[in-house]
Amino acid sequence: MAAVAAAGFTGSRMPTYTISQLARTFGLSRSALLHYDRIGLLRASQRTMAGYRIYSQKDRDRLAQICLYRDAGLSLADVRHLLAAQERPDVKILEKRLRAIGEQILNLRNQQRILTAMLTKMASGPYEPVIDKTLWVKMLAAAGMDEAAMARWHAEFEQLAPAAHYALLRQLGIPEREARQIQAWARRAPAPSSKER
Amino acid sequence: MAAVAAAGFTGSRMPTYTISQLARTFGLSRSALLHYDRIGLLRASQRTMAGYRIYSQKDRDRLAQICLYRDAGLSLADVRHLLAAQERPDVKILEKRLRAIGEQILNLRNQQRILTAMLTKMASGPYEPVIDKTLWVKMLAAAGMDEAAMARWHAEFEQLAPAAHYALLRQLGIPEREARQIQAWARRAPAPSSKER
DNA sequence: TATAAACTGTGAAGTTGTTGTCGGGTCAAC
DNA sequence: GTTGACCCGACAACAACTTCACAGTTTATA
Repeated sequence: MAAVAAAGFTGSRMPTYTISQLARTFGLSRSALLHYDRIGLLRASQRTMAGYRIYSQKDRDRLAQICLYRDAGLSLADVRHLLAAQERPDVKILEKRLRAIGEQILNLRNQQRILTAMLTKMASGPYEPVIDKTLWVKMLAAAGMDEAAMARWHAEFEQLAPAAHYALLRQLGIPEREARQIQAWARRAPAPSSKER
Repeated sequence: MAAVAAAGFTGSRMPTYTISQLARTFGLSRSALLHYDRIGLLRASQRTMAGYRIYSQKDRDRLAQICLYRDAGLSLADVRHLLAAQERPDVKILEKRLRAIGEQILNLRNQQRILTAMLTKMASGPYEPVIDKTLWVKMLAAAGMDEAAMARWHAEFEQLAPAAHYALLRQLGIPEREARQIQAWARRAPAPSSKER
């Protein structure tokens, strides 16, 4: 009774899959599928005599759906609900998730601000210059700040505390001349309206 | 031996705090502080004879630091390291966090896309119009989409599939005339350069 | 002064979505 | 008959808490 599980064929019937095959094709781990089975989200529709799971084409499709919803960041509980009420999938769940994402992004943006403030303070602090220009720019870029965001940041900083801004620029190893240029450019830059988000 | 804990006074000495007082002032739960105590991140420097925790001013300051770092989204392990090496706080940790935030935001944006795609499909699907214009806009707004983002979205959709775009607009209850206007405007709108993020 | 309400303590277990490890069974090939 | 590649179920671990159960302490009220 081996042929069933191994190659995925039962004569000319629909293909079947072992647990690890399915895991690989969806970029999941075997344990994840075991977990889905345990919580009843996705059970293999058959077993071999030895107890090996056999996933059918239908199971595969279901898993595809699950992955789709998971990629949207939905919890397994929500995924279960969505799959349960197939006819008219619950808009409210998706909406709720969308709202949550918005909140999370705002939250992360705030964290970015806190961190850049910390790093700014450290860079212009009494310590040895731990940070130089390239590192600084790389960090902010890695944080997802684009040109515009950096410009806004410079403008905001310049408006709030020009002296500290200058000090920071010098700390980053930028020569006097260039630092003054940046300051001037920041003063002319797009006003950092306080309601921007 | 009650006076110590209760009002937070020992004669004219520094103020002290009970666990719940401290929790309230920092917007944490009592259990969180218990947790911090257990893992040794913040232990009360004294106890009453009955075993009640007494937090000193110093403890309070430490907690303030902890909260600051936590607000930046750092893990308790990282917070511990930062507090341990007080003199020259580790820039690398902050940098790493900043990078992680960037990644997370990108990820969430992707999830937004997936969800809006799903909702779009549902709104223009074979079901009854589950969503109308106001709800739609409210949802996207709640997701943190501003005017610009919505414009980009319309432009992208229009470029990709004008017919489907039109269908969706109609589904949302927008009259023919207005729908065509929106389409025209979307075609003129800022090109959705694929490298935008 | 008695008593109830509000607070405190400890320890254990639960939460979420996995990953990893264990010992042991199964299968195909050589 | 023995490798090596699979599979099984069960359990431990992660983060940062929360919740629970149960017992002792303090404070306010009657």
